[in-house]
Amino acid sequence: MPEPEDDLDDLNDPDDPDGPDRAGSQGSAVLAPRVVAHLDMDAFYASVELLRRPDLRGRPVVVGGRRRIAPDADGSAADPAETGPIPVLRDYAGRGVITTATYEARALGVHSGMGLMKAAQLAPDALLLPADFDRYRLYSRRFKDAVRTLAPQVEDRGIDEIYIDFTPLLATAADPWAAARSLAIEIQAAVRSATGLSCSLGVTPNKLLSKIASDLEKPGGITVLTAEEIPARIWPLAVRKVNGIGPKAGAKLDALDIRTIGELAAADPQWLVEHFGTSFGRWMHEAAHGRDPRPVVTFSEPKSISRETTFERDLHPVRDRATLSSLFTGLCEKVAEDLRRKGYAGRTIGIKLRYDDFSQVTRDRTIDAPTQDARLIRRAAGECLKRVPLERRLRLLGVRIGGLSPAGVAGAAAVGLLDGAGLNRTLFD
DNA sequence: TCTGGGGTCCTAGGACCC
DNA sequence: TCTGGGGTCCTAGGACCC
Repeated sequence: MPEPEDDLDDLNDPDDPDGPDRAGSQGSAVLAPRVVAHLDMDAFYASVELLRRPDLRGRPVVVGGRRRIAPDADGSAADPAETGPIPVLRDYAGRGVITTATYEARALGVHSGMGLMKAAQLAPDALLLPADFDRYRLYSRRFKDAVRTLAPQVEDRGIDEIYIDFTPLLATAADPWAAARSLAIEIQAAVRSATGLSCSLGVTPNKLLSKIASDLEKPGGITVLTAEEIPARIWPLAVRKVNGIGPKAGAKLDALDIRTIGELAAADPQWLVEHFGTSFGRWMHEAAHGRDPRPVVTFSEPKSISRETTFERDLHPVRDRATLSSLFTGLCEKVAEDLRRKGYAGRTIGIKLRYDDFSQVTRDRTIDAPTQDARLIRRAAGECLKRVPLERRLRLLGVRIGGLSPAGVAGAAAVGLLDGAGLNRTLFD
């Protein structure tokens, strides 16, 4: 008996209870298509910074690194705030990556994720601003609120992007795609008016295509795409443009002589399954044909909460034991704070270590009952630490909690304050 | 002087239970 | 003292995303 994989062919409308009706019993009524938008803020962090430093507009600017800036020649620390002189990349010393680069900086070859030291070689005169996440979160709320006033079905995808389900708003439109474009223009104007920032939108039948489309005319673009345009607009693009095909899968496809989404679409699905496994192979085939059934999800519970830190220099488990110990406790306390603030408790406590050679290990342990208590987290994390090799120097230490469940106010009140005292004892020994 | 921090999802083996 | 199989939980690692 053949696999029922043909199910997937008309799956653009899966979990939507309205789907079958729209496709079926409406007689001669014109079907409203599913229309999903992806909105992506343009160079978000850098653009927020430029709001208070408009004098820097037009210059290459990057955001990233730690708040510590190399001292000036006279020994005083450079102050990046408000009106002071802005440090340039060549003066930066230390660990860190670029989180956002303005389009002027990107033109010099630097991009987000690049190490600052490498970026300094490419663009020594680019201006470097430290990240101010509180401020980005504020602007994130503002732009999302502005969108919701026009289109309430919004899925959060991080601080600077969202999906928006346009479908319910287009039910009565004579020309849904024209109406969708108008809505996108309205949303773009509302975001600018609320924040002073520009964004780009992709508007297509599903999330996968919209994510690709929003990137096609950045910055400030609106790209509307129907299924008929997939061969002309999507297939020429590199496979890495598909959200979910990362560095590893991209390299493997390249080795198999598949570079574009069109080449992926033309590949035999069974052959893809043989090379990439059933699940991923089938998914890639569907994705290359522009099919994506995922609904826009307006709320989801968090699954885990974590804190981690990369040290300014690699630390030795024995020689730097005291430093590591207090950092470790501090991470546990922050995780506990985050849990309380967000109203969750968790059962699975884990640690993450990155060694100086960049290799990484994790350990976790599930306890009997969910907790928000820093001391219990610290104890479980300490047990995890005992199961990990501690010969090499460490670069990073992290603490995570999963298996989350909502914790009421009562739960939060039951959590005592930390005295910090008994916490440091059993670490790293 | 390479390579941040916060997440999600998937896979796979073993334990344990029915 | 032989032969399964399904289901769920736990743990470790890895790919990927913003």
